[in-house]
Amino acid sequence: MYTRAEENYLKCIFHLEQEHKGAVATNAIAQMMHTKASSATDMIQRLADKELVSYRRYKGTTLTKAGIAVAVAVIRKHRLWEVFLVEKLNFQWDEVHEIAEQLEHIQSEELITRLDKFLDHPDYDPHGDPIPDKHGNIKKTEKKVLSEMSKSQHGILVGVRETSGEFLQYLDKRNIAIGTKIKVLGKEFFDGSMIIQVKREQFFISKKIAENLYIQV
Amino acid sequence: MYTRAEENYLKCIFHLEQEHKGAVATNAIAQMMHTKASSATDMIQRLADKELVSYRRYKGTTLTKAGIAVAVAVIRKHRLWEVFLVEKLNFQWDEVHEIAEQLEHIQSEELITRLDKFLDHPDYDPHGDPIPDKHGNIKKTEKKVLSEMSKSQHGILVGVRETSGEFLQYLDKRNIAIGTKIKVLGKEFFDGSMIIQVKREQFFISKKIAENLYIQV
DNA sequence: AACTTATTTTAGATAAGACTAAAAATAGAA
DNA sequence: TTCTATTTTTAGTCTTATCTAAAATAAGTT
Repeated sequence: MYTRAEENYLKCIFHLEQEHKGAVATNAIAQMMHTKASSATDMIQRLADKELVSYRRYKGTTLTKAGIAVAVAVIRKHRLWEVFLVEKLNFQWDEVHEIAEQLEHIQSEELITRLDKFLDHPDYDPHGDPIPDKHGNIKKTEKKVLSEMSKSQHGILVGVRETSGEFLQYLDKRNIAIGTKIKVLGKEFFDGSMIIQVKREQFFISKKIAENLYIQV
Repeated sequence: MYTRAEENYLKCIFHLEQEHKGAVATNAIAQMMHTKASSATDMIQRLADKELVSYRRYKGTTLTKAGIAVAVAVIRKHRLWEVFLVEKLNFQWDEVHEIAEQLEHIQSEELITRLDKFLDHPDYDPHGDPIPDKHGNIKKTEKKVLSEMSKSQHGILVGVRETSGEFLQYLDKRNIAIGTKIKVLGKEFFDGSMIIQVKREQFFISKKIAENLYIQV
């Protein structure tokens, strides 16, 4: 099996590859892993030796089939544990990420099979992210970033990009949760800020917030 | 916090100290940790620097108050997770040890508090071992090793010493579980073997088996 | 094309945790 | 008490994952 660090790097590269499409820069990996570029290079080279990534010096990194399989398996575990923490142990959705970061590395096929069954085969985690099935297939939902929607469009919140406590608590304070209906009342082209309608209330939100909310139109 | 390795050594020293009372030999630790005496010495010295054990060269090791606290916290987590695996995920009692060995190192007070509540504050794990409370207090049960009982005495099985799959499956095959009533029908002084009554059936068991069953008379 | 700047890689160090081989201390036997 | 066997410790090496500082490469500008 793979070490904790290897799994974390693979997961990180997977997420970066999803966002930007194409090879991932060493600096981007280092930044997301809260480490130095030299450390990232080191690990990338070890992963390349194990054929989990393909890598050419100075040209960036992409996951191989094998690398994707490992990353997706870790993501599956992470999201299932998040469901467990929220549904069964009554954690808030902003409290679960750190704990799931640890639980995702527990090694046991059988455990995850049983956990999945215990949770009644959930499709999405508490942040709206799809849970890969045991073969590594991920349902892709056609969702839009709120910041790309235009005036008078509406939809429901199906996911968040950021999972930091601060951001999720910001949403809680405004009664915004997965499933909440959101309508764009106005959009400022200068700074990308918006006025949105949530239930009976209207909010001003910055571009940064809007970029972290996924809407199904 | 402490590393996985440190926690495992502390737990190991705790168990050895319980069994033999008094300072624990380096070799005993190495053997239980499936490592070499030199590695054990190394770790013991690091633990001593952190004042988790008291240690005098060639004289053996004992846990300090701080060391006991860490060990007991890990044991609490291990046993709670075992209950979860058996009660909620329907694992057999012989399948849970390995997984609990991993889960016991997850760092989160809140998680354990909530898990304990979710499981309805269990007092014993699936093998009959008491679960320490959050202050580290362990209920001590007055139990006897079956091999020390004499003819015609009886009692109920409240725990097992061994937790290996082979041993637990041996018991399963004979319908012996925690709570089962057992009576000593005969005892051979030459080799310590016994004839016991379990429900309607009678079994021959070796001394080795008898030494691993805890009975409440 | 040449120069500057930013990114990436290499080289060399460190710490944790393990190992082997050799030295030191203890315990048991004669 | 002295010798031998066993246990324990030390010394030196290895691997993983990290770091800093320096070198190499790529990219952008004039």
